[in-house]
Parts: sequence; structure tokens; C-alpha cells
Amino acid sequence: MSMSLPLLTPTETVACCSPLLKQPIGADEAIRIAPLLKALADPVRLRLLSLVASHADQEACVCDLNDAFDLSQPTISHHLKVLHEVGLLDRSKRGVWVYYRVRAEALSALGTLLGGVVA
Amino acid sequence: MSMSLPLLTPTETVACCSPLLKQPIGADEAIRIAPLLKALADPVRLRLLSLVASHADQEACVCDLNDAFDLSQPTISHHLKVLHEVGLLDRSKRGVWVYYRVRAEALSALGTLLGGVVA
DNA sequence: TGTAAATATTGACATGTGTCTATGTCCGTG
DNA sequence: CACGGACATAGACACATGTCAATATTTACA
Repeated sequence: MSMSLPLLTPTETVACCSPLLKQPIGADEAIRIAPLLKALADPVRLRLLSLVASHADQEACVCDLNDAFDLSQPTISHHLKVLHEVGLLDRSKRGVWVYYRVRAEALSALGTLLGGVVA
Repeated sequence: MSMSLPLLTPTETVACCSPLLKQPIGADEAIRIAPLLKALADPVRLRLLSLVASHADQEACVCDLNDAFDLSQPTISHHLKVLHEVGLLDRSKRGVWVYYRVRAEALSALGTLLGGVVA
């Protein structure tokens, strides 16, 4: 957290468009970030995240998600677990149902790292 | 759209897409984007990308990169190939040396997809 | 209490991935 | 032309990952 880099040479300024590109990332930092990207780097999980976020109240129960894929229930459950474990999805149980919700801060932190700008 | 999206590289796909959270991403779209994230989802490749971008002129030759890691030369070559194949690194050979350069648009497109904002 | 529904966990399997050593290819130089 | 250096490719191997069927767990309700 919190690396402030005040003085930039012209070259550095040009290079600057994302924290990743501003300066060499540390080995430990890379090890910490990679699992987040790895969790996202699957088509099913990308769709799951997007589906949950697009759902009413930005949350969805597993029953809704299962129907959206041609995959077994345990497989969906597995993917949700992966996203939850890296902190991209919040999980709350209400009765028999389990609801997942996107942790937008986590996602946008990743986006910022890569240098994106919201349209 | 939907005229013909057959021949889009992963990079092109990301470049034109709305943020992941605004609407459910399509299955085909997810399949094209995931490889980009997968290429990034490795600590060594994250550092490679960052190192290349931080280098003078935003490009680096393999000889420089090899020294920065405690890995064999073929392993580094492999990772660079992965990053190159998804369009995150440009490659140019000059004499005996090969120089890699970050394709910043590709990265920032990904960032935008995830909803990040440059600080 | 017993049964059914919603999720999670387990175990198995095929496939993918990161790494290495060994070898190949391309290029400059003597 | 031959040699050496820079980088890529091939093959091998251990380990991780995505998927499923089977089973367990939790909860509501008759």
C-alpha cells in the first residue's frame, strides 16, 4: 500500500499509465497479486462474476447461477469457492440459499493495477 | 455489432467491451478474454511485464530479463512467448538481440474491463 | 422426526502448466 | 567458413486445474 512516487523523469512520465508499468513490481507483490488474476482467468468464473454483479441487488443465489451454465452443480460451487477465497465474491447464507455478491473494490483495485479507466 | 466477430484477437475483444460488472458477459466473449488474464496470472510474467515497461525506452532485451530471475533462460523465453502470443508484448529482433515492449493499450483495456481507475 | 431441496465436499480423471536439460537456429565476427 | 553468443524449440516430468458422479451437510417444513 501507499507507495508514493513524487518525482518522475519525463521517460517515467510517459511510461506511466498503470502502476504495473510505472515501476518494477516486487517479487513478493507479484506472488500476492497473481492468485487474484488466476481466479479471474477462467471463462466460467468471468461469467459468474459478471452474472452476480448484473443481478438484482448485485447479488445472486447459487440456484440462479447453476441454471446459466451447462455445468454440474458441484463445478459451479467449486468456481464460486475459488472466487470467494481470493476475496472477489462475498458469501452470505440465508435459509437454504447461499447468496454471492461481488466485492467491487477488489475488482477495481485489480483494474487500477492494470491501468484501466472506466468509460 | 454481431456482424462478424470471428477473427478478433483477445486484445481486440477487450478493447471494445463494456466493464465486466455492467452487464452479463457473453460466453464467447469470456472465452476470448480469459487467455489474456491467464497470461497475466503468473508471478514471473507479471514481473516480466513490469520490468519491460520500466526499462529505458519501455523496451528490454531478453539478456536483461534473464538476469533478473533465478530461472533458466528457456523458462524466461517461454514466459515471454506467452505474453507475446496474447498481444501483451511486442517483439522485435535487432541483430542477435530480441527486444520486447509492452502493448500498453492491451493492458489498459483489460484494466477498463475490470473497472479500475488510474490513481 | 423424517423427508426433500440447496450447497458443499470428496475422490477420481484427463488435461494444462511451469520448469528443467538438451538441442536447434540465427547472426555477427574472426 | 567456422566459431561463439543470444534466443527459441523440443521433450520430459511433477504438479495444478477443471470437470464429473457420488456423497455429505444444512435447512425448511409436513
